Amino acid sequence: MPADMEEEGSLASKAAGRIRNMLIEGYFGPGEKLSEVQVAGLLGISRNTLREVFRILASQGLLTQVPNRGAFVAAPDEAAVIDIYRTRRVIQRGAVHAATLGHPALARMRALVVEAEDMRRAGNWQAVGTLNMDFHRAMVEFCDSARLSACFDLVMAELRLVFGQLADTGHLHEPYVELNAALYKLLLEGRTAEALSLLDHYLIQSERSVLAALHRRRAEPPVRTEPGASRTNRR
Amino acid sequence: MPADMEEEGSLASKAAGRIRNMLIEGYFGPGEKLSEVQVAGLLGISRNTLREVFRILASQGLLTQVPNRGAFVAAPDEAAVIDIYRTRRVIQRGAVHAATLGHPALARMRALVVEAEDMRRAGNWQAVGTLNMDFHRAMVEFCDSARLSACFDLVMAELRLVFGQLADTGHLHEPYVELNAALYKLLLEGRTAEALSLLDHYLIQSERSVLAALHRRRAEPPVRTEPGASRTNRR
DNA sequence: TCAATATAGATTGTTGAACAATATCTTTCT
DNA sequence: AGAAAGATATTGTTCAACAATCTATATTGA
Repeated sequence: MPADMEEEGSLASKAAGRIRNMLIEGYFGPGEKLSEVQVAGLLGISRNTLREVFRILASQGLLTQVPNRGAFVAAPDEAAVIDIYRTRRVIQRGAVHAATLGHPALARMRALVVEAEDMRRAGNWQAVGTLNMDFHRAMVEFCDSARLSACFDLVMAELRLVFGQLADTGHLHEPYVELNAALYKLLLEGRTAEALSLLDHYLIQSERSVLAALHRRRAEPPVRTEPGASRTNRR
Repeated sequence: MPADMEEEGSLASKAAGRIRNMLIEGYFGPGEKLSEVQVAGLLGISRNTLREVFRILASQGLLTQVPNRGAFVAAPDEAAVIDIYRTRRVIQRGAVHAATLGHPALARMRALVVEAEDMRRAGNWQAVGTLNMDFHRAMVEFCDSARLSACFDLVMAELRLVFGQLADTGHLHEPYVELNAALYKLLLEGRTAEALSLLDHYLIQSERSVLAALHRRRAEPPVRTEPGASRTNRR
């Protein structure tokens, strides 16, 4: 559990990274408004610099900017999740089709499967979730396209945002360790059709559980203005 | 040919739109450095606001930001074009698979085909190019995913950037009017397999011609520093 | 002459303060 | 209570300044 954090790049880049982590970890509530002065103070950067950061995060879909109203934490709803999984289906089916035996992504996937199994044994669900994401990210690399991978990363970041906003981020990924292992094996053996079928199975099941968890969340938050919550205090 | 330009949103958004157009129209050279003070003066906005704009355009892939060196016009090379077409293949194949008869995208495609034929007759290649893009963009809407469409838009914007940087932006799209028409007809008739095959044909041919044109460009520019050209003067 | 180095100049990175425009909250009036 | 009016806070944008970094020029040494 190294908290790493490599010091590099402009202050804005670093700040963007920090906020991104906070978002993913659910530090802010879904739809919460991010006040410029508050967050600037929190990160110890100027308001101008923070605005650049907001622009970055907004174009990554993690923040929603409303003119004259400010920046709000993205609050993916049911429709968003469905949209995300539609995107995943297209991209990952493409990945399965592009899969070849010699591709380095295969080795990566294998390593990730093994590690995920370890983490599951250790009960480290946090890590299992991350490894699951990495597994699928590695899979997309079969396509050998930086842009497609970037697009996938974007969508997955949004999905992580959803996870961060859920209460029981725990064993949400647990069932997929085996599925991933099976998927890997099928790809290794070049059984494309079966891999496709299993992928579909995975996506459907995963989508369902996320939607269900989302519904469970919907019940909690009591008051909220419109695109975002108003609750100001937080520390 | 209305030059439209709707006045809306923040100054930064408008400015981003303006620069984006300039980039696509080839106003700036590939790899050219965009000086903050210069461009800020050109657009009549402050340097701080411009920085936000740069961050937006950079995350859209139209600009490349190098720390402490500034922002440069993206200069997609051969590898980038190949990457772009790989992305297109995955997404657009997905679109063909998702195509259904009742989908509104079909009507859009039909309208665009007709209009493109008109423009071709009129010799308006500029419009033919735009309509060709729109046709394929409409096609992606079969997937019914805003995120996937956004991803596609990003890639297509980069492709337009390449076109803008080419000398003979003319009849580059001319051959595809008929291809698109045929593709539309196949989709209309629900002949998925054939549509897929034709799509592949289109993508291969288009990719080839773009790469060829890129090579032709490569011959011209004489000097250049590293990630971008250095030629400062421009008006 | 050529290359390494020092020096001066320009550009980016970042900040703080200021003000207009807009939104949000509070009070008042009917 | 609901609407209108005013007060307050927040965003949008600019400006001026300065540190950090890069770039080009001049200088020096072999």
